[in-house]
Amino acid sequence: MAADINSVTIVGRLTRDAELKYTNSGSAVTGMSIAVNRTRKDGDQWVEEANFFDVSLWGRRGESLNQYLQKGTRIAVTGELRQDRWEQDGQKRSRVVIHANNIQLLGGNSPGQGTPGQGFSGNNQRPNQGYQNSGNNSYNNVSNNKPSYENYPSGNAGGSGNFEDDIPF
Amino acid sequence: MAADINSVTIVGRLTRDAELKYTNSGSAVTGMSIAVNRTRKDGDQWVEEANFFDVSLWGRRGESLNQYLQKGTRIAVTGELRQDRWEQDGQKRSRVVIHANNIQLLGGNSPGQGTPGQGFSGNNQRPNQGYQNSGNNSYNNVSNNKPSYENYPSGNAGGSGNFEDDIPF
Amino acid sequence: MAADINSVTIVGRLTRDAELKYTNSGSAVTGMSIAVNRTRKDGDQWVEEANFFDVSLWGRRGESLNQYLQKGTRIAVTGELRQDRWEQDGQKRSRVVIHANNIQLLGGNSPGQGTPGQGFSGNNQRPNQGYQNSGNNSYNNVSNNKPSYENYPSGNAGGSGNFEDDIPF
Amino acid sequence: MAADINSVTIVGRLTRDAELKYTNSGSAVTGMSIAVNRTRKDGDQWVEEANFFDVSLWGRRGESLNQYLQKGTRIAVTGELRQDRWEQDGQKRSRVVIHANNIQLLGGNSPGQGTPGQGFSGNNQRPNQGYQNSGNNSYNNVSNNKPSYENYPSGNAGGSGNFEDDIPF
DNA sequence: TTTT
DNA sequence: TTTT
Repeated sequence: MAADINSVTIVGRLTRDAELKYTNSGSAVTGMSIAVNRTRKDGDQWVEEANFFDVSLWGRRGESLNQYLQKGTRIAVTGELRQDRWEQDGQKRSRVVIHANNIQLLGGNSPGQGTPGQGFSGNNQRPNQGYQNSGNNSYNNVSNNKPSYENYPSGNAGGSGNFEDDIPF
Repeated sequence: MAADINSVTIVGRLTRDAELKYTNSGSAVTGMSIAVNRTRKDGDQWVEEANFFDVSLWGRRGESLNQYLQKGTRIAVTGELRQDRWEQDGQKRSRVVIHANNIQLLGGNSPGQGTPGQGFSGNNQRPNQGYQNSGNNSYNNVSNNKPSYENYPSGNAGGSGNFEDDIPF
Repeated sequence: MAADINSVTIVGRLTRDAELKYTNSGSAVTGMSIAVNRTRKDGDQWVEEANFFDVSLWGRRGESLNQYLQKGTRIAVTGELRQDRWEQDGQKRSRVVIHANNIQLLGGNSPGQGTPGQGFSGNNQRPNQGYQNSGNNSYNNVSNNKPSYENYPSGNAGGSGNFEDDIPF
Repeated sequence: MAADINSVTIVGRLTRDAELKYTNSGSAVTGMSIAVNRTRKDGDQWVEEANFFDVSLWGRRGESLNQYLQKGTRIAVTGELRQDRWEQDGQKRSRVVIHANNIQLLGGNSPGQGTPGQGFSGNNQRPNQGYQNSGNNSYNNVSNNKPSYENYPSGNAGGSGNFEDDIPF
């Protein structure tokens, strides 16, 4: 019956550059992998343990943030837990993904503490080879090629944008 | 560097009875599977979609709540995201688990809205056959047999309890 | 420097019926007061302590839910913390409010566990006298009278609705 | 009936240095004020708006973190909402406080991104005049003077510490 | 593998 | 000012 409460907030660092892709229907989806540290007692000593989670951010906000979402960047994420389901070799598979509603840049390699858009001109020179595509990518029909907008009448994929996606970072 | 913020809160219903087990070191761990519904637009119609997550609750609180955590019970869970890692046939595997700090009973098949311990005398007559043990159980060294406490000098597994676990429900 | 992460999730019961009002600009705002219980040790005994918070839900979702949001209803709320600021007798005053993004009905006096719209025909017979208007109401220009929509060209107040507000409950 | 779910997570910057005090019973309580920014559309322009909240952190963790919790420091806080109640001139008053379970240092003026305890030797030279004491301080029986521990047999105030408070930052 |  |  109806929508259940589902809320997640984590802080962590990206384990690699974010990947911006587009579904067949033209939606932008930015995929990330985040390392969230926790400390636990091992005997009488504190040890650090990393947990790795997948994050996806849909829509224009990911298009804007993508250039800052580089390996090592510290971010805070709020969103909800989702289960991604797909078939592989006739086998049903699933993974838990954090579906982000909002991402905040917190520094690290990112401009979170400086002035965004300043002094980062070199960031995207480094080609994004897309080698992260290997592995358990579960998005259907996702490509790295930005669609020409003419093909998407509704224009929501990368067009003039709606309220949420225009939030400055 | 140190512990990152990691906070999850969800509401949902148990897809089966909770399973209370004990690790070799005598810690109680209560495992659950929860269905969290969301609604999404499919064309111009609202459809409901269930997402399934694993929840684990450690310590005495699980021992107390276990009897109410039955299939269909609606609960609210707060905790943190964890990554469970283990090896299977020489393969590294992992799954995301919600490590619960607190669970609130919200009704459904549970006594959440009545008086706990009242009118539920028949609940545990039904033998817990433990058939849910099959499948991807990733706890190491976990058994269904409650250890005799004499074997566990520290006595934390089921003993007189510490602060957190004595919270009434 | 941009938007900070700000996320709240609570469960509690309404201390009185929700109040649906409209700002001068025609926005619907549903005000609630929620009691959130916690348990604490007093000596060797558990005692229950209630904490009271203000919740506001903007837009059409409040218009839909209003009829179910009655005194005693248990709800779960996700949203963000906000500071409401106003002047009273030349004095600056403020209060913390939970700005709800989503509210889930969880039962109690509400139809949360039944089928909404069924068997609750008598609920709204009881006139809503609006006596709760006294006290520290801090919304500016808020009235209990639903505006005639002709006056509000943008039509967002109660018109055809946008995505978020159409979510079923 | 029992404890309700109550969970808050925010990111923001301290508006002044944290204040570490001790209750009559010897408990350490660290008080903070945090500015949480949000962005909103004003016409067609994004404007930034700060919201200010009170945070309190009890126990040894506050004693450890206090030296880093300076004006301007960016932190992430998880905890629960609480209502602080007291009497002033025979008037009942209350305020909402975030009761922190955990605080993460995120940089800014703090050593959150460097090595704590390194290169910050000058930080506490600046005397903490305690002028922030004016205003709506609602803790009862709180003083700035660290008690001599001999007076507190249980030794929890600043003694050998329990599990939670020893977490490194 | 699934709840209402 | 308060809910169960």
